[in-house]
Amino acid sequence: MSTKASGKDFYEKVYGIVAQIPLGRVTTYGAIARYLGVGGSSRMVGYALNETLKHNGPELPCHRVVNRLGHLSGKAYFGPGIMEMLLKQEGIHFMDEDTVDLSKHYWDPADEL
DNA sequence: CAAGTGACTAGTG
DNA sequence: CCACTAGCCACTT
Repeated sequence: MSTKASGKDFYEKVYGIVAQIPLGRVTTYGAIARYLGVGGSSRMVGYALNETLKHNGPELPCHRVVNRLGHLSGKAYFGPGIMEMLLKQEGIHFMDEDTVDLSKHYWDPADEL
């Protein structure tokens, strides 16, 4: 058993959680970071998603990850209107053009366990 | 190796 | 919710 986690391991954990987000649900960067034990590293979560998005493409449902206000922070990285389209197809309710209703669709990684 | 950057968050006003 | 400040950590230059 390794006593310390390498930086690359952090990315793998993020992928594992994002891949388990139920359809029609969304979560936040902070929730993922906190679940990994690094609440302050919420920035690294978005960084990891950008890497997998460029490397593996839309293989992971990274469009289900938004910021704490439900705002589509990464919509620009998917393409013009792509992120909103994907979420709407999954039944996500939008409060604004770029904002989802977290009170209805918020999901926490710890909720699965 | 220091400084800059970023798909964030919490606190304050 | 907006504006600003501080903390956070991996990656780039």
